[in-house]
Amino acid sequence: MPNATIRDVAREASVSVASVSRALNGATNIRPELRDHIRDVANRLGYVPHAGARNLSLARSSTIGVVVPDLHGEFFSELLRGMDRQASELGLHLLLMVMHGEADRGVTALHAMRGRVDGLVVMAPQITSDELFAHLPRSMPSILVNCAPHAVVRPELRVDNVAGAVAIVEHLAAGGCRRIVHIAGPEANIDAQERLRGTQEACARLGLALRVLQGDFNEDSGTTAVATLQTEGAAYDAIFAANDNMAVGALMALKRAGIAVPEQVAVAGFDNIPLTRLISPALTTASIDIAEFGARAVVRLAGLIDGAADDHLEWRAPIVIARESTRQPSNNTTENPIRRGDRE
Amino acid sequence: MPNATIRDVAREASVSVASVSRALNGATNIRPELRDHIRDVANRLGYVPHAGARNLSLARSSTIGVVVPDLHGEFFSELLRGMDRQASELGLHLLLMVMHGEADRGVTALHAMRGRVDGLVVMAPQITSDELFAHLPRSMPSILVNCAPHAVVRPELRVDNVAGAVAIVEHLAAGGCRRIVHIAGPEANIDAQERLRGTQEACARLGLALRVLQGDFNEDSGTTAVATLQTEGAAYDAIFAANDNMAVGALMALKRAGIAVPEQVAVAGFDNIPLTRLISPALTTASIDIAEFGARAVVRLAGLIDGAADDHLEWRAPIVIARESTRQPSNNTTENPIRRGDRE
DNA sequence: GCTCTTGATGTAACCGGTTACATGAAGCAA
DNA sequence: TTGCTTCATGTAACCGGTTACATCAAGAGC
Repeated sequence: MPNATIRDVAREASVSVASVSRALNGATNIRPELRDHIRDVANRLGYVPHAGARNLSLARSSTIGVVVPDLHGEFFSELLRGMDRQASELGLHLLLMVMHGEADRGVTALHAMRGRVDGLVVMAPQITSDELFAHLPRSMPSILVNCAPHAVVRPELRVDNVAGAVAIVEHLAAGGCRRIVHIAGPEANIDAQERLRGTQEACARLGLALRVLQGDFNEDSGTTAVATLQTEGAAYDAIFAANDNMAVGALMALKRAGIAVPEQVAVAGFDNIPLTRLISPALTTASIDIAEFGARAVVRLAGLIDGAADDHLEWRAPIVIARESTRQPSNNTTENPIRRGDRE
Repeated sequence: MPNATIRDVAREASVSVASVSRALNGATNIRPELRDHIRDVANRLGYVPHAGARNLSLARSSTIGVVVPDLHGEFFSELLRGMDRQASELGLHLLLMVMHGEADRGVTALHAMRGRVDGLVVMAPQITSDELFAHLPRSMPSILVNCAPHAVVRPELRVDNVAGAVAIVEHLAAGGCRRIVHIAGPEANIDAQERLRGTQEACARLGLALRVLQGDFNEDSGTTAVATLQTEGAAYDAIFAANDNMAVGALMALKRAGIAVPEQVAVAGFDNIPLTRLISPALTTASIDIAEFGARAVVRLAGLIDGAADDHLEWRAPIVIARESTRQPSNNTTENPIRRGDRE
């Protein structure tokens, strides 16, 4: 037996569909006793409105699409968590869409969102903005999160990786480090590029020696980097890995090599994955509040859907989360997050 | 300017809406040149079909709802990852819904899924099955994942904690352990109860001495348990904690007490949290393939949606992931996952 | 030439809601 | 009583697709 429709309820209650709709949606222009009667009938029939039909006639789905490149790891679960919390507060649902590498298939999949969601949070660092814009329906409100850089001004949210890297280097320098090794992330990755750039800028400005080793964001490349340094007999007093995974790999390798952290070599990562708190020594890292970041994206998107004028690029600067793996400076730098304003 | 509709395309191409629909959906009963012409016009107008309208007339949304109690931690991101992979393979979208503690609000939120999704994967260990069934529309295909136990037979998927605990105990026994200490999880927790039961069964069957200490799934309770054993001067050669957190606590406490792991005492946990690989000695643990678990739920749900008869409870038995914290038996038990058939 | 079949195309109903507008009854003033 | 307003309720159009069925032209068979 299929689900009851509004017409079934109307017939059963001997009223029109309009009255049923009014009764169930709390309209005021209906006689209270009729309203109650209709509600009783609806309950008795186990009537549950068909959201799809409702969305069609209201031209509003109360759903927002979340486009992410991946779901691996805690970053995305935190991001989703923040988005979900905010969305449910605003009465919105979340339609999840993972856009894997293949740009063509993924980009056309954006089309499938039309008529399914009211707007999109798009996190697509792996495709060029041209491809992205070409396939984002212009009438679809959307906010870009950590996407590839582009010329057009659009509603956008971005982690300020440069500022984060600068903050980490400053923290290392404040702890007395002078010869920094940076384990970079994949060359094609925007985040990795920006973190490298921030490191370079800060080292240059502070007069620190900098050595860059190539990594790939995986734990192994941190281990490999330390092995390289060991065989070379290189002199350094700090390792700043472009993400926590690599930092953990480096940390483990240093431990095995009998090098004291942070006494001989300080280690810092980036992202603040939960693991960083648990290992010993606990890892110093930099991070934004990921859940808040996600929530913010949802808030701005909700504004866009409601027609708000919002066309600006907003940066979130990470703060340094100082832990055991680095020497603490006398003045604690963790307290005042550096917030950059909009750049340009 | 709003998006073009199928009627706009029809007018512009001087054909009927039926022809447009046929052209764009690859029907065969249309003249190829007309089909191409319509496609050209559609492209020129930037026509993207309205999925909501399509769903309404097809009575099918190609979307499945995923109900989870939380999004914290790696378990859920892995689960989602597996579901997403499978769903996108089957051409399905994922609508995410987090059902927080408050049963009433969450349970009625299930109603909002009607007409929005074709079926549900429900993971709701925190609410009783009565509440759950009362609010699951009967016509809504759904598969329960690790839900509270209940009498009715339903499509269901469950981690076989009993089998996992048995496997761990067998692994410990194979490594020569004879006096097992089990640190149990919270008494009210289903998983904890089942793991305890498996431990008891296996120890009885294998003739091993078993001592059970109460824990609470937190790291501290592992530490406390070891402290208790120390002050008692108890004799034991293995600790099996009902989850990894407690195992890690126990491991650290043993280390501090100067007890060699695994030589004097073997340690095993449950869940395979990422940390277990990274600590030293790496922790032996038991776990299912979470992503595969999620994917399986989606496959079965897709079957249900297509009308397949599927009313059975399926168990996934964890496999032992043998690492440094236990003595390895001569024949490796990690290779053959023990798969239990349906119980009862 | 006429009928029958075949296949492309158009018309309009339908999916299940919402809501502008029509209707009609009740209340009130003159 | 008549006319006007107010307000609850009903009717039917609409959202944007799909598709059963009607229609019609072309080709086949006689």
